[in-house]
Amino acid sequence: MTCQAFSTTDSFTTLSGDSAALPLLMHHTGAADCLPITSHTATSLHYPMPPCHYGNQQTTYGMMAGYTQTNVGEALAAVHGSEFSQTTICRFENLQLSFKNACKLKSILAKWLEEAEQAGALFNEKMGMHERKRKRRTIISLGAKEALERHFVEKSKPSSQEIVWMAEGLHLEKEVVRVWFCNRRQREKRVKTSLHHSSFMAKESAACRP
Amino acid sequence: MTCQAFSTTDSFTTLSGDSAALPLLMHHTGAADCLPITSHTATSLHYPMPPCHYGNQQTTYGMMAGYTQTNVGEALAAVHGSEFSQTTICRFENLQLSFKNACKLKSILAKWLEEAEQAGALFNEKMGMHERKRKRRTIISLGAKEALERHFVEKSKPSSQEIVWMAEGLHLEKEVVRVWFCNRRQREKRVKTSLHHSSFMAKESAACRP
DNA sequence: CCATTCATTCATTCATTCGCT
DNA sequence: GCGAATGAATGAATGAATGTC
Repeated sequence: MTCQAFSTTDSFTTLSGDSAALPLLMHHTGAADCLPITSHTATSLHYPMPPCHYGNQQTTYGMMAGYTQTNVGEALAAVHGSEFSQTTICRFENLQLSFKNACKLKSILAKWLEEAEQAGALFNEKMGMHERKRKRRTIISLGAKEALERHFVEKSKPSSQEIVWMAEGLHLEKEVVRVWFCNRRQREKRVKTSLHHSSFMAKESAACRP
Repeated sequence: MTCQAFSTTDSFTTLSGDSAALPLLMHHTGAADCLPITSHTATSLHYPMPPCHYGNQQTTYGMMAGYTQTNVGEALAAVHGSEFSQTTICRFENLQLSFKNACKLKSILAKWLEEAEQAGALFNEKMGMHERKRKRRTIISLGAKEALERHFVEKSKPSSQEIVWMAEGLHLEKEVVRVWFCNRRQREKRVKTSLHHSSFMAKESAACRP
C-alpha cells in the first residue's frame, strides 16, 4: 500500500480536547495530514481545500460553491479514472473513513482542486454491462436488529454455526446475518479509529506519503 | 525490458486523467517481461492486455469491461482446466507473485484473451466432495504478531524447538507459529523480488512500508 | 440532498497441498 | 520439514438502496 498505516498503537487515546482548534492548512504535498477535524453538524461540508476551507451548508468557498456530494463524486472521475459515489463523499466529509482511506481520497480531492478548471465530466464510459443481479436489499426489522445488537456486544465474531442459529431464530438468511456482523464490525472499528477520535494525527500522518 | 516504465511521479496520482496513456504493450511472446508496473490503488485493475488496458474498478476497456477478479479467475478455467481464486487474480494485479509465477499466470491470461470470444462458463463441475474440514482460522492477536515480528527480524528460520517455545509463550499452537513463519518468509521474499520494487519505486516504498 | 444500512468487490492473513531433497 | 503455489476466510473500500427532513 502506498500509505503506511500509522502505528496503530493508540490513536485515539491521545488528546482529544483541542482537536477542533486545528487549522486546516492543506499541503497538497502531504497526504491527509490535515484533514478537517471539527465537529460535524448535519450541514457542514469539510472539503479540505486551499487556502483553507471550512464552509457550512452549501456555502463553500471558491469553486466548490454549489457542489453537491454527488457532483463532487462524479467530478472526481476526471482525476481518478472513475467516479465515486455520493456515499463515499459523504463519509469523507463526516470523517467516517479509515485514516488510510481518507488519505487516499484527500489526495485525489486535492488533485482535482488543483486541476480545478475543468469540471467537465470528460469520462462517461457507459459500459452498460453487468446485469449482475444484485440481491434485493433485505430489510431487517427493528426487533431483529436489537437482537443482533445484543448478540454483538456479547460476541462480535460469531462462528459460522452461531450465525446459522441466529439466522434461524430471526428468520433471516444466514448470509444476511453474516454480512450484518461484518458491517457491524467495520462500524465498530471505524468509530474507534476514525479521524473523529484521533485528535490530530498530524504527527503520525507525517509519514504517510501517497 | 520490453516494457517501458512510465513517469514515476507519485503513487496514486499516476492513474488519473491521462492514465490511459500508459501503454501496457503485451507481447504474448515473452513471458511476463512487461507486466504492468504501476501504483496500485484500491480500485485499479491492471490486466496487461492489448491494446492497452487500464480501467478502474468495474470500468475497464474492451472485453475486460466489467470483469471482476472473481470472474476472471473463473473464466480462466476455459484455458487452464481449473479455475483460479479471486485471491490469485488479485495478487497478479498487484504484482504480488513471484516472477516465475507471474509469467505463468500471464501466459494463461494471454491465452484466454486470445480465445476471447467464448466467455461462457463451460465448466461447471460441481464436485461436492471434500468435506475436509478446514481448521478454523486462528486469529493472532496484535500483540502476538508484534512479538512474532520481532522474533522474525532476529531469526527468520527458527528451529523446531524455538518454535515450540514461542508458541508456548504466546499461547498459540506450534503449528500456527510454524506456518506463520513460513508465510512470513514468503512475504519477505516476495517483497524483495517482487516487480513492485523494480528500481524506481524503491524510494517511495521505502518510506511507506513499515 | 445528505445520512445510514445492507451488499459487493478488492486486499491481506492464516491454511493447505505438493514436490523435494 | 521447507518453499512455492494457491485458496478460504476475513478485513477494508466502496456502492445501491433506503431513510429522513
